[in-house]
Parts: sequence; structure tokens; C-alpha cells
Amino acid sequence: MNTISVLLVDDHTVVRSGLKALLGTQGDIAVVGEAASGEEALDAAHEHTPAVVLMDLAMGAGMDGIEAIKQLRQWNPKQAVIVFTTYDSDADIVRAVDAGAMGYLLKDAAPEEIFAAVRGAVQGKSVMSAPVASRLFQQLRNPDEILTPREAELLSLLTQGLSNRDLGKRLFISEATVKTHLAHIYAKLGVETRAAAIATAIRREGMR
Amino acid sequence: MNTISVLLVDDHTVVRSGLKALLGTQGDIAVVGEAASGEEALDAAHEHTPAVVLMDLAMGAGMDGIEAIKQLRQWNPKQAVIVFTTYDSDADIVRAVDAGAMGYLLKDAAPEEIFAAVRGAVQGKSVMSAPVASRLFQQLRNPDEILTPREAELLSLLTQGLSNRDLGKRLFISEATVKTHLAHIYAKLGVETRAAAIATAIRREGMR
DNA sequence: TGGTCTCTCCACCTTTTGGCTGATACCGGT
DNA sequence: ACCGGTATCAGCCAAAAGGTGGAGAGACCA
Repeated sequence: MNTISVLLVDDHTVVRSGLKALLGTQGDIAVVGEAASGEEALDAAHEHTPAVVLMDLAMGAGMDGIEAIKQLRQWNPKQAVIVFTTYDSDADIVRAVDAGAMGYLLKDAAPEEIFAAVRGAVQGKSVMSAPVASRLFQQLRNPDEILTPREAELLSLLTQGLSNRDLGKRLFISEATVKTHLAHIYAKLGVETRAAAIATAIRREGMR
Repeated sequence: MNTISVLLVDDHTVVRSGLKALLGTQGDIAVVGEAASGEEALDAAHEHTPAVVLMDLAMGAGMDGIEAIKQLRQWNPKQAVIVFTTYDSDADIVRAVDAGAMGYLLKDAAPEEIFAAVRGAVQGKSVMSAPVASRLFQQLRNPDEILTPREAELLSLLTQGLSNRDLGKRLFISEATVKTHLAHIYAKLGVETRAAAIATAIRREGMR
């Protein structure tokens, strides 16, 4: 059996060494490189061509994890990337999967889970922590059930092409509140601009 | 027969006096007020409650004609408004009709045409200059045939929620060019934001 | 040849959005 | 009595979008 080359990407040195030690216990897994930022990750991936990239989403400065995943996959569409992060926000999961992540592990995952994810990734299998999987599943089934009534109301008006100012007037709330609601809506829909939110909402049937 | 009260709105004094003299020759038409801006128009309309408002679309400072029409109609939904302007751009026509204009005359219209428009307006009839009518008709029949191929291409990508930068990259043109195309698209669709353009485009069937 | 249309680009300026942080308040369930 | 979710608002800052006006190149047609 071939050994699986792994690239670790995390801005915390301690996490990297911990992972390295952990993965080192497995005969068929070898850490071939480390990176502390998205930029470094790209360089390292080009240099070492690892079979699997284990990536933290939250990175201090520069390119964030999502962007790094996108670019990794752009450079090599077959690159297996596993997200290994502390948080399990709905939006992050969707965006990571969207960007092309093969797996999604929380940092409190059991060692066996991590090994399984790495081995699965090289075979094209998607492995994710149980809580993550259930969230993703729920999200895919009824994506907007998670919007609060107020948010849905706003989204509906948004599809009419109203500006923040107009939305505020229409709903008798301040522009600041409108912005807050919008930020929440974007996060839940997994988009980052009002344009994309409108496109998503309208195509999501019924809202036309 | 009752005399028809008319409010003139135009930022050019000469145009107002010319119109006033012209309308004065008709026994059944009386100019009851004049305004040089959108704001003044609203005040004057509240004060004089004219049967018909003759409004120039292009007004130097402050509220533009379209907005003035909207507000006039909001205050009194039965207010008859006739647009009396120099230009006959497609977008202006659509937007004015949308805002609730009863008629649309070009400034080179024959006196009889103007009289007819005023008399027609109080009866709820829509009167417009021939060239304007034909444009409007064409626009209503196939609203996007007027988009150039390149513009249609851009609009299609726009509905995917792309940013100007992304659009530029995708089409191999500069962001400046993207903005130019967008401005043209907005004008042709009769909207003023990308959000509204997306909503319009997607709902316009087929583009989903 | 001259006019019109389309596509391309630029600079300058204003307004709108979006990201981030933090705060208050009400409700409902543990 | 405390906590999580919802809804409300503020201020600051950076990025994106929109408005205006101008300009050149190529196509096409009268």
C-alpha cells in the first residue's frame, strides 16, 4: 500500500505539530509539508503535490481557507482537501463543500475519524464529523427553513430590487437593522452579495 | 364645459411662459400654477390641485421628473400627469409610464397635440407623440430585443450573482467596460440597480 | 464619405454595500 | 435565574457599484 502524503494548513504551530505527531503514528500516512496561511498552502501544494490537504478554515491574515480551497482546486481539480476546523457554522460548511472540500472535520474529532477521513479522501470518499453531516443534510433538504420570519420577509422584498434604505422604510426599521438582517441572510444562503442572494432566492422557486 | 386647471413644471422660465401663453389661447384651459423643480411641483400641486400636471422630466437640481411623478401619484393616485420633454430615450419613456404618466409629449409637438393631450388626460386618455408611441409599443412587445448581444451575455452572467470584477474576468474585458455595459442595460430595462436588473431578468422567464 | 451602432476603455466622484464589533431588549425553555 | 434565539440599532471602515462625461476603433449602411 502506498503511503498517503499530507499537507497541513493551520496558522497555529501547536495544532500542526499535534496533527503531525498524530498522523505520524500511522504507517501509511506521511506529512510532507506544512503551511500557516492560504498563500503558503498554495506554494506548498505546488511544491509537494500532496495527496491530501488538511486545512483549517480560519486563518489569521491574508487569504482565508475557503479561498485557498478554491484556488487549490483550480490549480488541480483532483486535489483532495479536508477541512479541519473548530467551528461548524452552517454557512462555512456549505461554502467549503461548494469550494470543493472532500471532508469536513471538527477539531475535536477522534483520531480514528481523522485517519479515516484522510484515507477516504484519496479514494474520493467524503468523510465528515457526525454533527457536520447532519447540519449539511438539513441545510440541503430545506435550505431556507433556517431563515427567521423576519429574514424571509426581508429576502422577499430584496428580490424586488429594493435598496437598504427602501427596505428600512418599508419595514419600519433602521438601515442598520436592515444590514444586520442581510448579513445573516447572506451567511445562511452561503452567498456574499445581495446580487447572489437575489438570484438564489428567486430561483429557489416560489419567490417569483 | 369646465375649464381645465393645469400646473406647469419645467426648470426653464422661457418654456413655462411659452406654454402658458399657448395654453392661454384656449378658453377651456387655465394655468393655475408653475414650478421649477420636483419639490416645488409637489407643493404647488397640493396648493392648487390642478387637473393636469405638465412636467418636464429633466430638471436641473433636486428631485427629477420621474420621482416627482411617483410622489404626485402617491399623494393623489388620480392625478393626471403629462410628460413634456425634449428627449425620447427608451428608458425614460418606460420609466415615466411606469411612474404613472398619462401622456408623453415631445417639446416639438404641435400646439393641437398639446391641447388634445391636456383634454384627453382629464378623461383618463393617454396621449403621446407619434414617435414616442411607436417606441413604447416596440419596447412592450419585445423588451429585450433591444439589448445588444454583448449586453445580453452580461445580463445572463449578472443573474449568477457575479461582481463587476468577476464579470470582467469572465468576459476578458475591463471593469470599466463592464460598468458601461451595465449602465446601458439598466437604462434599457428601466431599472437603476443591479439588484432590480437581476430580478427583472430572472423573472423575464427563460433566464433561470 | 458621413452617420450610427456596438464594443471597448478611462478618470473622477458620490452613494451604496458589506464586514466587523458591540450593545440593548424581549421571549421562551431549562 | 440564566441562556439561546430573534430583532432592534450604532459607528467605522473598506470595497463595490453607479453616475457623468469623454473617447477611439471597427462594422455597416445610406
